Amino acid sequence: MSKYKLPRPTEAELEILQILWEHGSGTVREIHEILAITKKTGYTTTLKILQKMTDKGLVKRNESQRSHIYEAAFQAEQTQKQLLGDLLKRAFSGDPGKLVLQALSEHKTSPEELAEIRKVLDDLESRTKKRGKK
Amino acid sequence: MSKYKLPRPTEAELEILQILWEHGSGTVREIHEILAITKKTGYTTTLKILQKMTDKGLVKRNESQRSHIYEAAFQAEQTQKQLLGDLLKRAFSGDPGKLVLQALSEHKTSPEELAEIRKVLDDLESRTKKRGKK
DNA sequence: ACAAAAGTACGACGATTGTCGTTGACAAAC
DNA sequence: GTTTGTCAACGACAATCGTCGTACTTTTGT
Repeated sequence: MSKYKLPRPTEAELEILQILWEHGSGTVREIHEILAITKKTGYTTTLKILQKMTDKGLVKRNESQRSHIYEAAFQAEQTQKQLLGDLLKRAFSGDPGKLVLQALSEHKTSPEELAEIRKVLDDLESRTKKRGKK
Repeated sequence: MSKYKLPRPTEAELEILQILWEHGSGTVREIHEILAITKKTGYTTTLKILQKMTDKGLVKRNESQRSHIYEAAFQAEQTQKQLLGDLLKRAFSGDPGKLVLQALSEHKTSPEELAEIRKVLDDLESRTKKRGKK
């Protein structure tokens, strides 16, 4: 019963999704006003994109009020995973190590996250090696 | 800096770039035949995209022969860095740790690369512990 | 009660993308 | 030396995207 293919959000759609992931849900007006902070765009443009996203199944719309309330249909992690896999395949020849190395060396990461990454790394290495470290 | 904007390759353009990165350079015919293995497409389509890429500055064209020879204008790493930064900003709220964690947990990475990642991690962590950034 | 504001729906538009077909120049084969 | 094949160039096409204006309906304010 799992859904078919989750659709690929476009640039503008992704901007809206990020707002929804952060704020939970909102009306077109609310979403638009957040969007308008960083991007000069008309209200109807935001509306139209939201409508398109509804058709595509990217967002869910509650029409019980006159001002419809939108929320993301997929969790951030799900979409991120999809897009990451996409980029991996399309630009990194499917080599995740290269991607990770570039991400780490090119973008500042907080110590907390570095520690967490190390934890995952420990887990992965102990699993594949089953021996002490070198 | 002489950093003009490097143009964003589209989907089809990126496929061609990957071929060029792997094979170094080639004529439209050669590129097309590799491309046609995984994607049914016409010769003139490949040609047209290559021409567009030349205009955009994504590839360089040697016209000394009748069959022009194309090569990538930018190294793979440069383009990857650009696209990775893009995805980071557009889908991960600019949080590289999240991206790395997802990449590691969702995609199998070779032990050699895991070791290399650990090296980078060691370097990053020791740096933040001893002296702050400059 | 009526006008203003807010909201959705719809259509149009220019730009971009990927797709081909056709044309004309040139080279190769016969 | 014709004919056949190869190649770059160009134009046309449908689809998609982001943009917005307009129309119509429902609230809200006075």
